[in-house]
Amino acid sequence: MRIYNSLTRRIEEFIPNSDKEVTLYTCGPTVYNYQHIGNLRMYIFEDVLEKTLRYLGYNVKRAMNITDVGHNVGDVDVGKDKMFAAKEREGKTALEIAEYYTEVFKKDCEKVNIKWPDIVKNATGEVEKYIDIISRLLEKGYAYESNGNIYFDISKMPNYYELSGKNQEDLMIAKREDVDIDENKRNPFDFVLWFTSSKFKDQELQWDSPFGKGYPGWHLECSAISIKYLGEYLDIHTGGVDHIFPHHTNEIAQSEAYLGHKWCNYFMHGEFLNDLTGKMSKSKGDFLILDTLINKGYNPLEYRYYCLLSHYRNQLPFSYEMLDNATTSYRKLRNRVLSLKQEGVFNEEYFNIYQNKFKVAISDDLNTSNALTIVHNLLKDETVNDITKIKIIGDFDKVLSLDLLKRETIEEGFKKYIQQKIEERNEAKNNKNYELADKIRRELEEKGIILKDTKEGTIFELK
RNA sequence: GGGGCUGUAGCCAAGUGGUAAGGCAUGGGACUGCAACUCCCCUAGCAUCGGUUCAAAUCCGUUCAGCCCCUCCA
Repeated sequence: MRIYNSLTRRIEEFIPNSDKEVTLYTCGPTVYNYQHIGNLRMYIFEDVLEKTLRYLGYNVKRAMNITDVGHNVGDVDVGKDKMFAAKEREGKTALEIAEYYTEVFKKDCEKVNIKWPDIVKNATGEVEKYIDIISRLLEKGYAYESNGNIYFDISKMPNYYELSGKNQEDLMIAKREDVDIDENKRNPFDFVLWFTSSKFKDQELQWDSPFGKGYPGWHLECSAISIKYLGEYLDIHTGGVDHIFPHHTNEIAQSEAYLGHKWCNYFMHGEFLNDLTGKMSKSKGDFLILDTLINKGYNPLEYRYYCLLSHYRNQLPFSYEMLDNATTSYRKLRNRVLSLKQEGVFNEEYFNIYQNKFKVAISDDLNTSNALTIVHNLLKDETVNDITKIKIIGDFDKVLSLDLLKRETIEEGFKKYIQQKIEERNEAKNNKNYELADKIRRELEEKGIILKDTKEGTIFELK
């Protein structure tokens, strides 16, 4: 398995810490709103990663956080807690809102065949661990108190900028005008581990701690959950490219300062789904969710296919024109697969040849585009019989999860009805009563049944 | 202003030194009562300029364009 490692900015051979188990950590959703389809693209990439590792024979233990706490509203710091804004919007408590959107997220995952990680933890449930980490960082001198808050002292971490590819001087020149300056810090890039005094006065969730009543700096959640549930040595950490700095940079600093050794060997970052104005973002207020696509008549797996068509490290534009392309392509592919007959003798040699091709593609930094090409090529390959093709595609679908072999079942009574209608139509056709024949075809189509006139007679399919 | 990433046919997209995969759309053809489905055939020289090389979409540099990040969103 070769993967692009953001730490070294190179494609590297993946070598796990232990040959027994690969530990994988995913930055989870902030559940103050729906996940948009761009968020979902990230989770699809991570799902493919987990399934690929399993496909290649690794045992995978994967954890993810659910950020069920307040943050600032939007990419622009407008000084209002995100949960609080959502609460105002819907008249619920922060935790009720979080619970609601967590459920929605879970269902979205099911719809696009994303396997729910083994370990999923709420950020608010792990405060004890955050306090433990902060206490040790204070003891070791990596953290300091200033005006009521506890800060991480980045000057103690010589490799602080490793992941970001930045350096302090560059950041110093930074000129963003929409950011407040925190005068309490020793170094402008120190970050907060615990707040007792915050510019957000109406923070709903607060906890008692040795440092005073307050709440954690939420970079801690990923470090804490990962270390607590996956151990001190993490193999792969994933997230979006926007996490690189400062979120993952800070995670590394606090985790390694806490542990006293190297923490995670591989960081993988997924690129964005862009709309016409750029990154699709919740804070813009106007974003697409999966249910919108479903309501427009798209199958969620058509969106998964759309994502697999491109590489996770490339920005992917979204438009309905492109989605229609992907949809047609997916439907054709599925049709072709479903028309394969359970005939012939399974040929293990071809199975191995194709499985190997697939492994080469998918283990090359998750080249899903090439993996799909192999499926297309397989279908065109006349030397491979149907039964073998079915077996091979079933094998590939462990990673692709496109339900390529799944047949929609039709109720027996309905089947009889359709069969009867087909006979009526055939009779009409024989009598050259095409008007009636077309009418029957149209009526069935309205019920979701597509008729196909083949050489062997008329067959039907679900739309 | 700084750092990072990207730019391949009408639309996506693979390919990272040896002469442009694949999909969708379009056009042509087979099939059909007409369609749909299915099948067959056809379509690019890789943003720009310059350099390295026997050889570049692939390496180096320039310009242009787009996107991401830059001290309490994770």
